[in-house]
Amino acid sequence: MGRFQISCSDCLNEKCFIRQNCSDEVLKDVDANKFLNRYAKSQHVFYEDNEADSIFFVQKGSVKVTKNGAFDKDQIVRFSLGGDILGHRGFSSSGVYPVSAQAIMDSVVCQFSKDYFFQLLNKVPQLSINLMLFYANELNREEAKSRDMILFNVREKVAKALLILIERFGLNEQDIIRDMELLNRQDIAECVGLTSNQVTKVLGEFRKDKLIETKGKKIKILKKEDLEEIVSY
Amino acid sequence: MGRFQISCSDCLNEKCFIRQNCSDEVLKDVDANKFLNRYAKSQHVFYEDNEADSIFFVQKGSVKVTKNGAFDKDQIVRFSLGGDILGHRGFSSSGVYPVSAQAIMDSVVCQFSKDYFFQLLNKVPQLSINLMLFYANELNREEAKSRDMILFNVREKVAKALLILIERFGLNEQDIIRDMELLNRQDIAECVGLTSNQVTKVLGEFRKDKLIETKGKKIKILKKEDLEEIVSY
DNA sequence: AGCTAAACATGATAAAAATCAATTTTCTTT
DNA sequence: AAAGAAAATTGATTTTTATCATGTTTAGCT
Repeated sequence: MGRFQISCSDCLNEKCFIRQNCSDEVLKDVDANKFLNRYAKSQHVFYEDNEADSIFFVQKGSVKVTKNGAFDKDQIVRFSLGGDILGHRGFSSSGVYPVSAQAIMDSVVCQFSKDYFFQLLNKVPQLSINLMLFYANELNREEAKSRDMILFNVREKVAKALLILIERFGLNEQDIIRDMELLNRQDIAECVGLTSNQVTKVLGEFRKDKLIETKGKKIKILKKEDLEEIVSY
Repeated sequence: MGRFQISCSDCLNEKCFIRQNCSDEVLKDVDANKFLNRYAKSQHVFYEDNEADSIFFVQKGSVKVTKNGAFDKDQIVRFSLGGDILGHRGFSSSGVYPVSAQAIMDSVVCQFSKDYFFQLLNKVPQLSINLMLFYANELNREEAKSRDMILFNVREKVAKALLILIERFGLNEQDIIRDMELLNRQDIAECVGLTSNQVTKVLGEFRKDKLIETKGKKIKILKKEDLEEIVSY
């Protein structure tokens, strides 16, 4: 999909990292150096192992970040939504993206070349510091995930996956996980390193225990507290 | 153990993050604001869930960074050796250390208050940027670990643990993992989320397959390549 | 609406991992 | 060097997880 432009001052994304840290003057410079891309559902923003030459900021939509595993065991690292940074894992010494990013709905994404972004970091020290703090949080989140993957059994992992989806996408007024039509059993499985088969089985248990109801791929959450209880330790 | 002082200009630690990014002039200011602590074997540098008010740099020795799991399932997050940053996970929004740090041999550690360290970051923009890049690498390392914990079976996890120890502590001239006397089966297990029992069993297999020899807690590596083969995918 | 393909569900079986108990070896202390 | 304590080893058993085959439902398409 093609490129178009919206200046930062007209941007509706309140959570944008750049806007929060840069003066109006700097934002004008940013405007001159950013690209605003549209991605249709299922299009890729970047691919794992390709040269990491850009950093992105999601303005609207939803992007699935995945990491190749062995065979068919891919992993979903996270879902990036409006306001989220994307591609920041590419700032490692390897120089390549360690993950792929794929739009799961029509999305709008700001793009900066790495070169320009480093100029910006040098120009706005507070941006570096806040980005560093952002990474610190990401690191903690990821270490908590490592711990969960070690400690949790299959049932606990599925409960965790549902809670991740709720946290990211929220519930609609019928307690149905929003945007669930974009996510199937395989996706749920890939959030927590399981197979779709295992997810189906545990969801069957949850259904029997009246924690959820399912209709096709739609999942209605009846007792979120019980899911939280399952993953608490 | 008590405090003493060595000025940065006399410090033998070539890999020090501060020294690499600061001018001699700034280092004088650093000298006036740092504390140099000694920790005896088994003493703690900080504890999980305590207020994170400092950041540390290991000058000499070896510090085990651990995270509480449920029951007796603690995890070893990493070993920090000379030149390594320590306590940087405390820069998250929670405000507490998400891990504990315990010296596994007599160690010397530089300490900075968070307040001063942020002054330093504002004074030396390049330090923020490089610290950010350091975090990016850490994040990738941790995501790779999440993946491994999901993909690996017990045998693969033990091979991975041995390779982690070799990578960190090296081999001596007899191919024995250096400083192994500090690490028992439980420690190996905690590197990769297993029990000491499981580690013992797999080490038994490795012994039978002539990949290693063991004598007490000492492990002699006979075929490192085969261990690497086991964890490759 | 009806057809087709994909996704989901369920049960059976095989494999792997977790748990427990008993024994041997190693380490520590005297 | 001997005794006691701690750690490591080994084997047996139970539980959990992975895999496969089959049937059903759902979603997309003409």
